[in-house]
Amino acid sequence: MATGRTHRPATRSRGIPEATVARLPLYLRALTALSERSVPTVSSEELAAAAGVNSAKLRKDFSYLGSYGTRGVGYDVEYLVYQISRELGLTQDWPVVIVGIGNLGAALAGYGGFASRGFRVAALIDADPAMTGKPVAGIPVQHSDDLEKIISEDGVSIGVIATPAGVAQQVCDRLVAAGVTSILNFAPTVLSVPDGVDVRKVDLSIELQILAFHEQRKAGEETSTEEGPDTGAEPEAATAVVPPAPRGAAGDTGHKGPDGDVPAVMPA
Amino acid sequence: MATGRTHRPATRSRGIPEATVARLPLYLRALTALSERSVPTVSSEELAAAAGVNSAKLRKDFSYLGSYGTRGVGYDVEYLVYQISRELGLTQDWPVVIVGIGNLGAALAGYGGFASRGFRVAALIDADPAMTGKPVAGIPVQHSDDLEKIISEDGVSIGVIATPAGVAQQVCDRLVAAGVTSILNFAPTVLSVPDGVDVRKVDLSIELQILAFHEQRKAGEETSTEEGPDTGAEPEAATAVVPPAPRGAAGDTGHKGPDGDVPAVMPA
DNA sequence: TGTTGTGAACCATTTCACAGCC
DNA sequence: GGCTGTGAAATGGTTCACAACA
Repeated sequence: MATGRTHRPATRSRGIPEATVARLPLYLRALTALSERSVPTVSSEELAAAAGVNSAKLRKDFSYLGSYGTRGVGYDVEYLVYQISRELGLTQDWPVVIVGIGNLGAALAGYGGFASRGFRVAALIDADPAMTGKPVAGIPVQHSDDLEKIISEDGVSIGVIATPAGVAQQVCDRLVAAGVTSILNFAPTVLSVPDGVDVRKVDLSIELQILAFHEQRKAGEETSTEEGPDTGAEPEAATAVVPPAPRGAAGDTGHKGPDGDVPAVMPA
Repeated sequence: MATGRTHRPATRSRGIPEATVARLPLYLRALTALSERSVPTVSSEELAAAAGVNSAKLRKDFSYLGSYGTRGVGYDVEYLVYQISRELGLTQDWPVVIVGIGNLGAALAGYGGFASRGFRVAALIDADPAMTGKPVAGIPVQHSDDLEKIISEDGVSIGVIATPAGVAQQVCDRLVAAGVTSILNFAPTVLSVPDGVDVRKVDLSIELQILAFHEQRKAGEETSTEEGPDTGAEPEAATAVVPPAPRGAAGDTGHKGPDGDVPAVMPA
């Protein structure tokens, strides 16, 4: 084992587990709701219910942040909101750019949940000249020629890609070259980025496929292995057989964007 | 909690791990791309690279499905496409309804990745009478009064919720009552559903918050605990102190939908 | 008394490393 | 020789259960 390569050093110093980080926004949302109702304190049990997790997990999660509760009482809502916000880095302003202003990009531009959490849409970028200057969600679309300038001038470090899959990698490369170090990718494609750049991926059709898997299981629940019982099919059969019908060989995948009709962003 | 509750019985019979199920769509996409390029076989190494995972994981994943490869050669692309599609339940038609046709709902309605994988948008539903009959992505919007009828007539078992958070639970209840057993939720709220109903959640702002967390870590990388070193703040300080500035107490959370301006779906 | 914070046990997932087979 | 399939080890995450404490 070459040992040296530690994909990421587990978030330096007092490292918070990835799974915990992923739940902090959930807690934050529940806490903000309590805060608006002027609830002063909350127990791990109540807060866990509101966030949809179990209370032992919540307490363990909070224990990574510090000892912010009071035994016998619970947690101070306002104080926790602040601590979690700070831990997530939401006490500062994060300018983001959205590239690819099709249906999805437009929906993202107008999404209220961004602004309210310290994310500021610094620019909307699209390759279609016809879009340039047109306001979407109150923000004028800029042409992708100016991508580099926009990023460096505004100090943008987070980029959202909502282009068709075919151009997503090129857009990604340009974003990274211009200084972006975190990318939220809606295009159904695997992006490769240099070390030190984070990519998170949201794929709408993957979620549906996972649901379909479970749905199928439910359907076959009573009737046991109702229809496809070729479980232990012999290995030789497997290699020799030609699939009955590859199903939708002329499908999409890899060529269509996340949006059917979104205009493409052309690389420089 | 009366002990007995086994959230879900780990997918009956020869159970495929959840983590594996979540990756099958990834493999499927990569394989479909290869299939379109008429590549006949692929090694675990190549396919893993295309899907963005490591090859040991991929082989382990496939081993849960069966022995579909050939040692010394690799996997037959067409055959694997078929097997994974079947496992995911994509060889059958899944009618879905989308409730809440704001920006996001419209984007989802037009999303190419659904139709190409066996998902058929059976209906678009919105509570705004002004929307009724208006075609979105070629499909006329129907009024939410007819929700129950649409679901039962079309045999819909998968519902997508893209309404504001405030009405998501009510919409969810109606969907479930009408027979939907899988829900993809875009509203930033925790849905409660009876046993036997699956919910998956996509939250756009959560992903950004996770990125912000890592981004913040990067920024403070050189300068050690640059700015917020109150790690071991005394417990008494914690309970006594009032947070310096709760930041955005007048924010959103819980009241705004996933779309800034999406019309609300009113429950019947 | 009621609730947090946390070791310890448990479980799921990933990775290693190599036998088995083409 | 090359690549799959898989036990076994390692890692990471969750849950239990209870001591500490306001």
